[in-house]
Amino acid sequence: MHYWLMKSEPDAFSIDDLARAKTEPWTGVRNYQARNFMRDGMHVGDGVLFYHSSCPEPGVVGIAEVASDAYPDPTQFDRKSDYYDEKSTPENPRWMLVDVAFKRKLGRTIGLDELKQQARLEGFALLQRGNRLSVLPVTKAQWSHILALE
DNA sequence: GCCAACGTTGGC
DNA sequence: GCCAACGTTGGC
Repeated sequence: MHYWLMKSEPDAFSIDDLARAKTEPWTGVRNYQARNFMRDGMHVGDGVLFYHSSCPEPGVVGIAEVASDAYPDPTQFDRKSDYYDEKSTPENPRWMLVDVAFKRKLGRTIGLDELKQQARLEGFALLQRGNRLSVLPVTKAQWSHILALE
């Protein structure tokens, strides 16, 4: 069992959207490190902190769960998609994704500013300088500490 | 809208 | 293989 944080812009796909969808393929990740976490690190049942980014109140807003093993992101083959990648082929797909299932919405947003104030979250990948990864690992200790703030 | 950070691209 | 240019992310 491992833990992760996945970012989404709420204008594009929010925790409420996930609550309605119940399960969603996490399309559009086009960063190799993030892809590798999904492809090599994630397993069904892993915990996911759902994070809202690029919005008035960035922070952790809910809990989700990895719901599939990694498989090729279909949008990379779709010429009409913003995520189309002409260099990727079905025989040798470049981009992978997992399905993410809704677990619950937090009672409140645990804001980025609040996370930054937590001495025990020193070293947390989300808080590292210049970090832009949209999928990143969370330790069990970090997971417990963050959720205890709720 | 600004800008720092940083990944990717492409010329050489 | 270097590195400048460029594009994107994401907080503010």
